[in-house]
Amino acid sequence: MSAKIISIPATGQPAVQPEGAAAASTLVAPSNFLAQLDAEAAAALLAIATVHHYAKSDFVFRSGAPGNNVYFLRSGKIKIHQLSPLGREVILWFCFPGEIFGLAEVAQGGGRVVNAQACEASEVLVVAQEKFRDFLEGNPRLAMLSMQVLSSRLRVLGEMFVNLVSDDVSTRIAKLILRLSARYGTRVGREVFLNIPLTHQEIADMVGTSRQTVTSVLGALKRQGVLSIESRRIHIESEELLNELTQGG
Amino acid sequence: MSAKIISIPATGQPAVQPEGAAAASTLVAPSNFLAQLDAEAAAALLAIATVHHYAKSDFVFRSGAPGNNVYFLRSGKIKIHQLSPLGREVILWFCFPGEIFGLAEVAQGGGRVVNAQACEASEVLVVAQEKFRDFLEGNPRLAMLSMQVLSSRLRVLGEMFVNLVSDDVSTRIAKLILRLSARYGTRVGREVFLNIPLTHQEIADMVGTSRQTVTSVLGALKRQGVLSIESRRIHIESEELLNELTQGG
DNA sequence: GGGAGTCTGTCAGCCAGCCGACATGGGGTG
DNA sequence: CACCCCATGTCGGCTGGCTGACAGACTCCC
Repeated sequence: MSAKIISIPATGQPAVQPEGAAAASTLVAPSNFLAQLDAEAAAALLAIATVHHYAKSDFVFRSGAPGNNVYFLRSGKIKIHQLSPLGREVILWFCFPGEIFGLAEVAQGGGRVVNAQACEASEVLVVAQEKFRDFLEGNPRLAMLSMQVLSSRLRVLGEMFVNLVSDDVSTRIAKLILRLSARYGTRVGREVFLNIPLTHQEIADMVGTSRQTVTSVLGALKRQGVLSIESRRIHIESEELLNELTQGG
Repeated sequence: MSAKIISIPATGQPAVQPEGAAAASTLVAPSNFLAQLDAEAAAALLAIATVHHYAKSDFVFRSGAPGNNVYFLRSGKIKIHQLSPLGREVILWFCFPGEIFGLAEVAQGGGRVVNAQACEASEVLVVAQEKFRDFLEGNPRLAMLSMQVLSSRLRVLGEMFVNLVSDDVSTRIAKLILRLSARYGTRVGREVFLNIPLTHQEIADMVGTSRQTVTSVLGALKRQGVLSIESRRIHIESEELLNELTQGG
């Protein structure tokens, strides 16, 4: 867009991003389910789980399947997506190690509505619905944790929805990158490395746009020195600039 | 939990809508929280609640507020919405009698991100966060129910998101009407009455369009004999036709 | 019952972003 | 090492739907 080059604070790093920072702290917390378990609970969970391995692009479950299990990702990366009637793949979120997935449909009944597909070789704990339910009844604290997970996801999805309605494509892409980096990025000084290989098509599918538009928006961001991309991994060079693009519209 | 009101008509209605019907049955189930309580639990809940009344367009809570309470709607209608940076109001859902709201932010901590505003005079049960938490710990079955509510909402929101990404405006509007009528409509023969007054602006805010576009799409639907509108209440005359518009594009 | 404010309906102009098409790059595999 | 396939980059034409503007209709409240 018409490049908004607003002033960047000269002083070191005066915490310019109240919103981003707040979002990060609240959103990161409950995402890692496994990490919140004490040794005893972890052992109990392991006792009722079986371990499965999936190769790249295997499906853990598909839309329409009955949905009798809850899953915990030990390693790898799982893509949760839905296929629109027109064949468009819409990515709702990525699941990273420690996170639980497949929870919503189990709690709610009625079969899967989304697909869970491994993006790379992944190791998964599988727990039968009823066993998980019993497990939670014996661990009210973990029931609360599960609710937190669901709530957190609800919040993120709500945010995505609002973005989609009210922002133009470049803003949506900027916000997506910020959201991902808040949750999964590695901060090195003032820069952030996002160690998740993403194709333009995948970004388009998360943000609701076409592949070509993503290409051109990312091109513009590179030219402005906001970020660079190496072997599909985004490297944010100026989070401040990116943040500004998010706001100014 | 599926033994609901599924058994619709007597004869006519050759179950043309496998998808729609399935969606309805799964989505309606857990929405009415209060109705799922037995007498004892209801009494226990009442004991820890206080009753508040809100006039039309009062806010029950606003985005940014701390979020220390959970709410149950006894009568009236509450609009849950979020204000986009550009001042656009995005409606996430409407809360109807019996439903719980304000749950996600409490479970998750970190303050409200949405606004809850009364659409008409409403009576609300207010329960403090900690009390509700204790209540759930003593009632694991209700903790499960809360998870179901969250899951259901997650599912609906995901569906809305996918629609938004992949459908054009008229399809989105058609789906919105079907979704609302599956949940809140009254079926009379082959027709459905949706007893919720909605302005074009509100529909636009739910579906992510402009008011004018809603006007023209609804106009087209009326002309096609799909529906009629009387004092802001939608009356579906041919659900089949509406369903078709949903699919073909 | 009347006035004010809100909601509906309609139209013209404009533009962001979609689509199709094609050229290039690059990395994994036989 | 060469091939092939998938991903990236770029372009021009086309259009759905947004914007703004205004005229009637409704409804709610005083």
